Amino acid sequence: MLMTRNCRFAVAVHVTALLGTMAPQPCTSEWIAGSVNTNPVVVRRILSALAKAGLVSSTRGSTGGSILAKAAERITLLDIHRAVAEDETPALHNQPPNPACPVGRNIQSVLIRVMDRAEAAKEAVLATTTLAEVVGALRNEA
Amino acid sequence: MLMTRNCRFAVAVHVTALLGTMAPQPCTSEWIAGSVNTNPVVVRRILSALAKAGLVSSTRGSTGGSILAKAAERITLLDIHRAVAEDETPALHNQPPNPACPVGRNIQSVLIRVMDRAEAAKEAVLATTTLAEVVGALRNEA
DNA sequence: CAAAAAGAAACTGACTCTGTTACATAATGC
DNA sequence: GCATTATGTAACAGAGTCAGTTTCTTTTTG
Repeated sequence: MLMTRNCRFAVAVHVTALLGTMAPQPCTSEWIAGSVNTNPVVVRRILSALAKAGLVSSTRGSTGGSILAKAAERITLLDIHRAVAEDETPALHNQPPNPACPVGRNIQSVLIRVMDRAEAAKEAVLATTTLAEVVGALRNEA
Repeated sequence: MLMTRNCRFAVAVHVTALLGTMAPQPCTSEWIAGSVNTNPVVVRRILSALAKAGLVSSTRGSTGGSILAKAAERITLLDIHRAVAEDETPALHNQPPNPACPVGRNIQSVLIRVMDRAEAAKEAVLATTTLAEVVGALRNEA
C-alpha cells in the first residue's frame, strides 16, 4: 500500500468509534487491534496520545481496557486530529532562504500566513463532525 | 531541521514568486537556487512539475531559463499546490480494517467523506490567493 | 501469587525526501 | 561547425519517518 502520510488520524478515529460503539464496555488494545488489523502496541500508542488529550481513559489489570473519557457528542474530529497530529505543521524550506534576496527574505512569512488560513479552514470542517455522528453513520451503514 | 512533510509547495511558491518578480526576464535554475538556498537540480524538479501543469515554461541554451507561462494574476496558490503535491492524499489505514467488524467494515468510507470535505476547504483557501498577490505582498515587505 | 492488561523502551524494514553527481539534450553566439 | 550554457533526467546516498514487532515493567483483579 502506498500511503503518503501517516495513518494515525485514521486509526484514532477508528479506535474512538469502536469505544463509542461499545460504550460503556471497556475495550482491550488487543481486541481493538483485531478490528483495526494491526499490532496492539500500535493501538496503545494512539490510545496514549488520546488519553493525554483527555479523550479516553485506560485502566490496567485483568478487567482493564479503554473507554471514552467524554460523551461522544462532546468529541469532535478536530479534537482527535489535534490529539494525534499535533506537531504536523506544513513544511517550509529545509534550509532558510537567502536573506540577501528580497523574495527569499520575506517568502516564509507570506507562506505562513496563507498556510495558517488553509489549515484553519480544514480544522473548521473537522470541528463540525462529532464522534457521535461518526458512530451513528457506522450504525446506519452496518 | 525537523520538517514533517515535504517542502515542495513552499519551494514552488518561492520559485514562481521569483519568476513573477523578475518577469519578463527568464531566470536560470542556478540563480533561483541561490535565492532558495538549495541545489539547482532541486529547483529543476519543481520547475518540471510546474511546467507539466502549464504554469511555467523553460528554454535551454545559453540564454535559457524559466518564465511564467501565464500572467501571475491568473495563477492561484491552488494551481501551484496541485502541480507539486498532486498525489498527497490523506492517509487511511496501512492494512485494510477487519471486514468482519461493523466498524472496521465501514470506517474508511466515513473517513473519506470527511477528509475530502476538509481537503476541499483547504484548497478553497489556496484558491483565493493569486501569485500576483504574493508578489505584491513581497514588494511591500521589502 | 498468578493472570491479564496497559505502559514504555528499543529495534527493524520499508519508505520518503532532499541533496548531489553525472551525463545527455538542446539552444545560442562566435 | 563548435564551444558554451542551460535544461532534462537518471541514479544514488544520507537523514528522517513510521508502522510493526519484541521484550520487559507496572498495575489491577481474583
